[in-house]
Amino acid sequence: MEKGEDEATIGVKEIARRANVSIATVDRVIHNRTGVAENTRKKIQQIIKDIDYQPNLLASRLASKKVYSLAVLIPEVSNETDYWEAPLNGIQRAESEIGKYGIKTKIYLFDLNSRASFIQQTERVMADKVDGVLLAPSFIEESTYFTYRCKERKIPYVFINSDIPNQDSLCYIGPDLMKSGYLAGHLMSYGIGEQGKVLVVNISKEMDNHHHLLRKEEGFRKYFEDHQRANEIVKVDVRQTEYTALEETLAEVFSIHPDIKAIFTTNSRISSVARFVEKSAKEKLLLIGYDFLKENIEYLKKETIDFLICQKPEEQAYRGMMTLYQHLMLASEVEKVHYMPIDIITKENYTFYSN
Amino acid sequence: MEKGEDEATIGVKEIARRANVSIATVDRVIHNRTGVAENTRKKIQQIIKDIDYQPNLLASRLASKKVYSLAVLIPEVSNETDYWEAPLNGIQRAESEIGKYGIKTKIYLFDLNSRASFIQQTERVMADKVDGVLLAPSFIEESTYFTYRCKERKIPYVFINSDIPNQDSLCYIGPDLMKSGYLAGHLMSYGIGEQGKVLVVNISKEMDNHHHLLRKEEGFRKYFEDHQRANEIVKVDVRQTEYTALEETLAEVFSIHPDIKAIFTTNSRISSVARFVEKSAKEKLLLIGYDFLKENIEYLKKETIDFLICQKPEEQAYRGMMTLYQHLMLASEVEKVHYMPIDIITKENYTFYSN
DNA sequence: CTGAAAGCGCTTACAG
DNA sequence: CTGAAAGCGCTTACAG
Repeated sequence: MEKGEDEATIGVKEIARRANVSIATVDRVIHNRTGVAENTRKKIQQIIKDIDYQPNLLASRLASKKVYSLAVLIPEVSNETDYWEAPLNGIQRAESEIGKYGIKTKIYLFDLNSRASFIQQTERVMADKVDGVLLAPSFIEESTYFTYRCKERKIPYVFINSDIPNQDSLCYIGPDLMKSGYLAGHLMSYGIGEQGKVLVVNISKEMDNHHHLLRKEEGFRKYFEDHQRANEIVKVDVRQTEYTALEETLAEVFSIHPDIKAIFTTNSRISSVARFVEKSAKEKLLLIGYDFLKENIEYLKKETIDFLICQKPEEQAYRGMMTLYQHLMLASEVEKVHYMPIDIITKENYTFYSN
Repeated sequence: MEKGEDEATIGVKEIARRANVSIATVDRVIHNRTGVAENTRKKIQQIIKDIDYQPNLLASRLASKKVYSLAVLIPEVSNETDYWEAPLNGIQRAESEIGKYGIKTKIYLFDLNSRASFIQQTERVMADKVDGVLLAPSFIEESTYFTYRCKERKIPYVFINSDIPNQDSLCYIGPDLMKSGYLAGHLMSYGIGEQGKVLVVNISKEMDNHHHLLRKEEGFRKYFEDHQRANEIVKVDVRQTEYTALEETLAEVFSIHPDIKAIFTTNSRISSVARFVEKSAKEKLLLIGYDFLKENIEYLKKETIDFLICQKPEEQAYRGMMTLYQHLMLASEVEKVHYMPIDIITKENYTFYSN
């Protein structure tokens, strides 16, 4: 209730009047610009404090010629996966909505298979002096270092696709990786008995001990533990990501474990696994993987792939951009973590899916 | 990528120039106001269409004297529960942030125990011609009718606390009631064996067949089904909500079912149940209920209540207001459903909780 | 170190 | 039916 103070919204003009200066001087103080006598500054600061002045951000944005530039640091669409096309679309959608309010976007693409390219792009971002960053922190250490430098410069950054917790990001928008893997485990449990072995496949040239794919694996395993399933879980990290190398690796795994009944592939490369399965498997295997990509859908249609898990990649990026915008422009509060829904795509429902 | 058209943001001025009229006339057309020659109107409309004119909403809001008034339709704080204090705080927080951008808030409180009071307040809202509504649709039919009338008048409305799906609300912000009950079931399963009976208590004067508390009960039961628990579930709807009546009812239930081991109360009235239990129970019962209220916390401290489930009531209301604001002012997109986290409060962690 | 003035892209009386 | 002008609350050169 309590409202009181309805004194006709106090603004720079009123502050100027009270301080006996011009609004230009008030503006200088508000923005901590130089060229104001210490006394004047103090007096104005006191008034600002007294009346608890809150600038009108709409007016501020409208009058300002300042353009905020946002850097987007995500993987490029590769011939291995065009997953990253969707986030790119989301970014463009955001751009077209907020472009006219003084937000410019600059996109920095790196090669998911090359740590070096990531580092290189972070250097470009730093050099370009941007006002906010949207990034997929695919390489944990490098991202940590990069965001550390952003923090120093007070540049806000938003993580999408995978999170690095406690990194002081403005927020994270993307899947709950653990839950997502857990769900995969759950789905898999329906299709296999207590006996069959299951295979977990992580495909990435840059696999390491804290890769985000491992969080999905962890969730997946947790399901089996929580439900005391007896199934043996075989796992393989594939670092040679070309199809022929992958085929060779999988063939070897299957020669050792011919009784594998189901495969969980922790990213969008499930189509390559499906290709192998079609070619080599004697019996129907249960396949679960990620992402609404054309080639994945093809295998889904043919029932080689049973389930695809998808987490609105376009929306992640769109939301990320809008969050940065609102933070910069409206100084509005931001929720630290925004988990995307975990969508399950099957042969029956894929036509209705929207990213 | 494609951007092209960087033609220095076209605005009313440029439209006026092209149409050979003044910007006032352009403004009239943009807002479908009367008093423009049909020819002029057509010409301007064509130009607007051609250049795909998007008004600068910041400028629009700044220049406009128009004040948007938002109605808030929620239960009053009663002597039965002060749960609704928290949402009220959230509303005030929102108000203080957006008040200066031309948003005025008017609060309409109804009595949770009186359908009539709800109807009465909806009539007042309709009479007051507001521009947006935040409401807790406690009475389903009446809310449905009310929102139907809002829809007719193109007044956006946001549900909080409980949802009525497919009602064309701008969005819902609140708990996933089913999941919340399901979680309660899960928590309860830890504390009781396969034998004991469990009691579900719904306390509301206005209990009916589609009351939202029933969705929590449903989720709760579902947990027991999904996990094939043998426990018998006894249930009681308490419509006489004063403590003495409640005590009587519970005493009767316990005389019939002396082997009840645990109680799930589907709303904040758990403290009354706890009071009864302290007074009458011979052995320790497991109690689970809702909401971070002073009296509930007291029983939590004494371990009479084992778990409280809480879903950020202040945040729900704050978010709801901000969503209406952004929708009205920035025409920004809104996600249809925003589920709040399901927070579990125990004796150990309650001091750290924030609504 | 300080101020007067123009301007951001709209809306709103007011006058004709 | 139409337009000139002031103003929303800021920011930004520019002049002194």
